[in-house]
Amino acid sequence: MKEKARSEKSERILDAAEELFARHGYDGVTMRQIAGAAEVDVALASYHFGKKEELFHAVFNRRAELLSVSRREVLMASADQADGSKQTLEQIIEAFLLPLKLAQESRDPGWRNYLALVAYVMTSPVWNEVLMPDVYDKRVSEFVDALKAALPNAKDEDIHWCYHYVSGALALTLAQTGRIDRLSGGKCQSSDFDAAYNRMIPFVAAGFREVCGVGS
Amino acid sequence: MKEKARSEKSERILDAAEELFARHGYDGVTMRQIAGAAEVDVALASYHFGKKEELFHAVFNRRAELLSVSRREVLMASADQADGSKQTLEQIIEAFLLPLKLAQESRDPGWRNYLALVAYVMTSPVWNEVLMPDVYDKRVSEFVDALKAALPNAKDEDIHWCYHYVSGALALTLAQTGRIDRLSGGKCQSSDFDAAYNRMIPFVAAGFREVCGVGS
DNA sequence: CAATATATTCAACAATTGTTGAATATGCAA
DNA sequence: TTGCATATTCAACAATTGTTGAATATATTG
Repeated sequence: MKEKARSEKSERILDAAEELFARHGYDGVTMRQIAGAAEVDVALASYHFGKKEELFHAVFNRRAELLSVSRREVLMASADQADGSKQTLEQIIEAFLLPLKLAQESRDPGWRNYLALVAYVMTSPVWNEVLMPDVYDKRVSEFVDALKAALPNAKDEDIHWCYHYVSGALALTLAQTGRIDRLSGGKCQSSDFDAAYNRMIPFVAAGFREVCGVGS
Repeated sequence: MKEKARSEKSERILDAAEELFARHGYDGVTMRQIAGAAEVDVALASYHFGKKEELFHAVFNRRAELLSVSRREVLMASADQADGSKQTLEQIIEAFLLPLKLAQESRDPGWRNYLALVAYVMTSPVWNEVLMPDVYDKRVSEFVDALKAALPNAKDEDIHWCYHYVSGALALTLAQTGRIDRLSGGKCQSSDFDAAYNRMIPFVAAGFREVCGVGS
C-alpha cells in the first residue's frame, strides 16, 4: 500500500499549518492564515485535507509514524547493544530522547515546528486524548517496560509518576517557549538542544533512582 | 488603594472564563460561551472587563498576586526555620511547590482551573512572555537564588536548566491532562496531588544534586 | 420620595469564520 | 491533437465572531 505522492503545494500547506498550529494552537489559526503562509488559495487546503480538524490530524500524523519508527529502532538497538547485561537507566533514557534531539537538530526546520506541535498536544487536555494514543502511547509503554526491567524493585505507580515528570520536562523543552532565555538572562537558550538533553539525562536518571531505586 | 468589590455576576464571569480558558485556550473560547456558562448576557463581560484579551488578563491576574504572596511567605518561613544552618534542597523545593499543592487541594475548584490556566500560559509560546514576567518570574528568581545558596558549586546554566525541568514537570501536573491515568491503566490519577508532589520533591532534588552537585 | 450612578439586558453591527460548488488551469494517457 | 483526471482558483454562502449604543433594571445616595 504505497502512499500517493502529494503535490508540492500540498506539502507547503502542511508546513505552514504545522508552524502556525504549533505556535498558536488549533483555534488560534484560521484556514486563511494557513493558505496565506503557504501562498495558496483557501479552498485548496479543504480540497486536499477536508475539514480543518482533518487538516490538523494530517499535520500531526505526517511525521508521527516516521518518528515513532526511529524511536523504536533506537530503543531496540540500545537493548541489543547491552547484550545479556542489563541496560543502564542512562542508556534507556538516552534511547528515548535521542530521536527527538536529532529531529530537533535536523536541517529541516519543520521538525522543530512539529515537535513544538507535539508539545502543544501533550499539554492540551482536549487534544491529548484524541491524538496521543494512536502512535505515541505505544512507544511510551515500551519505554516504561524497559524502565521496569532496569528498576525491578520499583512500584508501577512510582515509575509512571516519574515518567510523568520526564514527559513534562520534555514537553517544555520541545515547546521552545523562550522562557529559559529570559529567566537566565540569556545564559541559556531554548534552541540549545545539546544543553537541554545532556543535562536532562542525568537529571531524570538520578530522579528515577531516588524514587524507584532498589532501596525503596 | 482599596479594590472595589466586584458584583456577584462579575465573579461568575471570571469563574466561567477561568474554567473555559484553562481547558480550551484563549482562542478556543468565545465570549458567548463564557456568558452562557456564567448565565449572563454577552455584553456584561465586555462591560466589566473590556475586550476579550483584557478579560483574559483579568482572569489570570485575579489569583496571581494572592498565590505569589503565599509562595513568598512560605519560602521565607522555610528560610527562617533553617535559621543559620543551610536549607536542604528538599526544603527549598517543598517551599516552592507547597502553595501550589495547597491551592490545587483547595475546596474552591476555581483554584484547580486557575492552575491549569497557568500551565497553559507557561507552555504557550505566545502568552508565556506576555503574562509570566509580571508576577511569576520574580518568584522564580527567588527560588533560583535559594538553590544557588544550597548548591554553591553549581554553574548558573546548570541551575537554570534544572529549574526548566522542574517547571515542565510542574506544568504538566497543573495541566491535569489525564494522560497519566490512561498510560498507567488507572493506577495513577491526574487529580492525586499528594502522589504527584510527594514524588516530585525527591525526584527533582536528586536531579539537582546529580547535575549541580558538589562533585561537578 | 427623587435623582443619580451602577449593573444588566437587548438588539444590532461589520468583520471574519469554515466550507462548498462552479469555473478554470494543468498534467497525463490514448 | 483529444479526452480525462487532478489540481487550483474564484466567488459566494450561512454562521459565528467581538464589540457597541441604546434601553431598562437595580442599587445607592441625597
